[in-house]
Amino acid sequence: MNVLNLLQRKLQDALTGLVSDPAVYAAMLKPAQEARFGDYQANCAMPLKKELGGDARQIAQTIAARLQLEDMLEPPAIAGPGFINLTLRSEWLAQQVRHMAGDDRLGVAPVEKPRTFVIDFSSPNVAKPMHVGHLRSTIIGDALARLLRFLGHQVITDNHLGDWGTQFGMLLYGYKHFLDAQAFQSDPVRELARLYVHVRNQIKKTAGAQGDEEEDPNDPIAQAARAETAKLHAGDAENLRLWRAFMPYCYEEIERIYRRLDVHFDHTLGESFYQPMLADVVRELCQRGIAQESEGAVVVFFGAEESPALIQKRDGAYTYTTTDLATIRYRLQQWNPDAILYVVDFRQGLHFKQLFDIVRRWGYDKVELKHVSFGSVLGADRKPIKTREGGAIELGALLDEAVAQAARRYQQTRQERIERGEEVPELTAEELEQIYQAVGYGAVKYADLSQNRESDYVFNWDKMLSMEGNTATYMQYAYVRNRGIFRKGGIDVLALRQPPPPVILQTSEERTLALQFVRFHDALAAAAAELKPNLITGYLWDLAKTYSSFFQNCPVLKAETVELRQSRLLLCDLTARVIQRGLDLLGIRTVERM
RNA sequence: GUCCCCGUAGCUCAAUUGGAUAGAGCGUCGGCCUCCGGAGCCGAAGGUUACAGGUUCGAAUCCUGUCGGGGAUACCA
Repeated sequence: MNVLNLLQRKLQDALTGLVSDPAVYAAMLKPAQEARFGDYQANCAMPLKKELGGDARQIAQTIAARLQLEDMLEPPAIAGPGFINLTLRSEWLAQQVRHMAGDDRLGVAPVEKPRTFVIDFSSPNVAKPMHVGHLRSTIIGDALARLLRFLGHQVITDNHLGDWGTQFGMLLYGYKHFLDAQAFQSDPVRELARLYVHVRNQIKKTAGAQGDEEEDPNDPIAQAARAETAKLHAGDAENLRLWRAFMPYCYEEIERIYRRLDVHFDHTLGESFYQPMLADVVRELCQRGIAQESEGAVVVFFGAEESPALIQKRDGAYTYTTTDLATIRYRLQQWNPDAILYVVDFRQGLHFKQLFDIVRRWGYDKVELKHVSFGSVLGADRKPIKTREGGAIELGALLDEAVAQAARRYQQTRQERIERGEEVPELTAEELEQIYQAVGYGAVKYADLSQNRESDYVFNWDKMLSMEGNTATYMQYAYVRNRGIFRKGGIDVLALRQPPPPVILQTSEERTLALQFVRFHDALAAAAAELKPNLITGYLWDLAKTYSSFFQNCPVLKAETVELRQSRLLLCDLTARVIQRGLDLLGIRTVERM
């Protein structure tokens, strides 16, 4: 039940025959900002003054009178300059809650017209260990995949690994000149990471004097590294052999992280996979007159002002633009998606703008291409954390710390409960590990997902591991306490759900909770439309707070009547299920105890 | 130089895309454990939404300018 949609359709019906473009004005119906303004508000009367003339409040009256209230709505109220405030009838709300309780999907029907999405996310350079900078793409992309799938879309996830670019040239150069054989023997991944950083630093030292520090392209090491890349791309036997030797280690390292994060890909087709197709892409773009030779390279121009995009460098090596073009063609041929989403750092905005432009000129104009951009992770100094500066925190270490922190917190709480005289069950080592991981990884994911992806954010170790306030832990804890009620009361939840008991909405807490339930679908729809997981966390936070308030004021097991107790148990159960489902869509697990 | 993004409470962030008195968390201060788990609840203080104009019924949001920060910009990805 998508309540917002339903109301907008009602409003549109009321506007039809009254105004020229009912759909536009119907869309101006929103959830009310404050409870005293009702549940939803229609804001279309004021702007309609232009078309209809006269007083906005009068227009609001006219529209309100045309609304089919049926059994859904109380009589509308006109307020302020001409807001139409709508309140759902509590009986209707109660019915909806019962319906949700009897539905595995919690009232969220699959979309009528499923689309096929390819989601390109995470995509780390595998030549170096993953760090906090990779977290956003990985976690946001995974959450979007889960969300779109749940809504009924077909989703294909593809990890477009950076396994063929310049960084491998640096690695090859580093391997040949600076290798610590013993270190490579004992920890190949770490040694490869060291070589990468080392080579980059070598280049930086000789960097030019023109203002900002940049890697000097004429630096001999930079040239040598580029030459290694070019040799690799040209099929040089030695470089290919080394590349093949490196890959399993690189792969193993990132897989370890993905397993911990519970992130899985349908496909992992890295840049190297497309390497055989690149020459053909360049040839085709040249033939069609889209690309041309310039200064020894092959480029695509966009206009007099804008810099061109290189698709083949002077030394013959291809660029990531070329690879991305081949990738798009492959994906279209293979999967015929309606949309391809790129969950990538905002700094690549120009790249994607140019890339999409080329794709259109190439003739692929049906597929929707979208750069789902996100802001930088900043250091405490508000400057982007950059790997080269060595300031980045490795993802593995971050996750270790998160789990350790969760364990500390669990033990501390457990001790407090014992001192309080509560009965605390003995959990097995395995159960404890499950709790530590759910809480620890949940904290890290939630800290990232709860922020609007478009804004930068300051990386803060404590905040990311925090388990108070608007965090995954708060949500998991609300769930645990909720389940505690059922344990304590010896309630069979499955029996409670079918058929669901009548729902009684007497107190304001109960009604607010019910209203929050029926907004679940709205929240998911909004999150999917904007591709913003923080709209889900925001919803869950409101739900959990509403539930806490309900929990505080409305006794459940000790409710005055059997009917009220059954009704409140159902509200509890539904809260738990919505929280669990909501967290699941974010890739965060719930536990029964913590 | 050109283009893009950003500037909101002490700190970190929201604000349903132009709606009503700009909201949360953390931190600070004050309450709540004979009551379904205190990782909690209730309350208080804290704001000229960087600044100056403009657009209209209405602006944190749109337009112009200024200041400040970040990013991109032909051979990194």
